Amino acid sequence: MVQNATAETKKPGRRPSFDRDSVVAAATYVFWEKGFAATTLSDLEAATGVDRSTLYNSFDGKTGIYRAATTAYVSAAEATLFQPLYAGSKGTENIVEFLNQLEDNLCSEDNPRGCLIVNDMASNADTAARTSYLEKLESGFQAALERASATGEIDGATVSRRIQFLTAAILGINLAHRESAHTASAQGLLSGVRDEVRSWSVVQ
Amino acid sequence: MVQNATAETKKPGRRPSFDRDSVVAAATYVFWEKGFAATTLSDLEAATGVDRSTLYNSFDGKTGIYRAATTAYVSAAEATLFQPLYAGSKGTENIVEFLNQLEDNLCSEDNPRGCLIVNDMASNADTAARTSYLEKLESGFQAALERASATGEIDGATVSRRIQFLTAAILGINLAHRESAHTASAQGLLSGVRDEVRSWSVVQ
DNA sequence: TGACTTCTGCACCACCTAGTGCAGAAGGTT
DNA sequence: AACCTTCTGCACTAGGTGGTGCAGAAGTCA
Repeated sequence: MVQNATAETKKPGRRPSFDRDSVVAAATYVFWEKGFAATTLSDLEAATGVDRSTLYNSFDGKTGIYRAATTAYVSAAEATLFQPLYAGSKGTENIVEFLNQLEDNLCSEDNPRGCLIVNDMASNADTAARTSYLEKLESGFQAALERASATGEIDGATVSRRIQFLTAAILGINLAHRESAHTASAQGLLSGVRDEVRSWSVVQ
Repeated sequence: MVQNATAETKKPGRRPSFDRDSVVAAATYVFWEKGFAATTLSDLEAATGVDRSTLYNSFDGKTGIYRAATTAYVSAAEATLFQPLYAGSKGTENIVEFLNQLEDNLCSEDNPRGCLIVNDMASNADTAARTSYLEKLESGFQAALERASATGEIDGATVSRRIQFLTAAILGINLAHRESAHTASAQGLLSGVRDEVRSWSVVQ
């Protein structure tokens, strides 16, 4: 028998004393707040309650934990934040919905400033996560705008340039929200973008 | 006589052996490329050819050099990049001009990725420079868009939201350009924004 | 029970960091 | 010249960094 029941096989040896998901979640928060470079192994120990040695064995050093954090983060964003763009049936309305959700996220209590991925874009920690995030964002806007174009809500010739515009703006908004002194500024930027998107709809 | 001729007074003691401006320029480049946190005193020594001790006496440690770099950078941007926005006489045309200049800057040889200020926005190195940069950017767009509104080129009701949209987009473009794998992406975003701005003009 | 495997947590390391102390070089002033 | 001031460059430090080694705890399996 080559393969056993995958999830049921009990490995010998001592059981891990921590829940992997909660450790990743705790680590995510630290990275989110401080950035990859400024986060130390001691920070991660303190946040997760797990020894650096264990951390090192379970993941692959600091970068391994970071990778685990970003991949979980991106798939979570895909499942919730980007949802209206992909799974919605409307055009600009879904984009506005997305923007509203982004605002909720940014201003929520348990959310450090900005977006984990965007925050670390200026550094060089995890290129893979960033590109996949960018791609998902762009193609989400593309989907929504093409729906809008198909129903005649907007001019089809504007689709491609508006994908670019929206993508750039979202990055900028997340970045601006990092700026702790300007909490209001992200909201200002967001409402400006929202109004602009609404104005794109030729049918009122 | 309380005050001597300010610039002419020769101080006693040994003359500094370095040119302050070139040292700041060299340091700027390093910060630009590596970010504040990742830049070490040894990096700065190597780039400037000046000993850490001298560096420390002349500026105020690593943060002092960084401050010198960012302030010089911002005033340079004001004098050149932002010029069309402030000193121009047209509306959307000046914005397009600004965007063209930004593209030239971003793609120039002697320019590390992105914008020094935007690159470090996600970290917490020099808040003052960032806010002043943001303000200058916003009020520049305001000036240009109000000119456009005054001449009837665009609807005055769109001015404020478009200031926000443009500001967010510029931040995002700079950030995206940091992404070395996506050199083309910044250009794509830029051309999308440019097309959108052009479309704002109701007089063709 | 005992053999075997995995996980834990302490102590530790080599390295790198920003920042200093100080002796002497290099200039001005009289 | 002698005296004073400023700048330089070496050597150094105290502290923090990511990462390891290892003895023993905590499990499975027969």
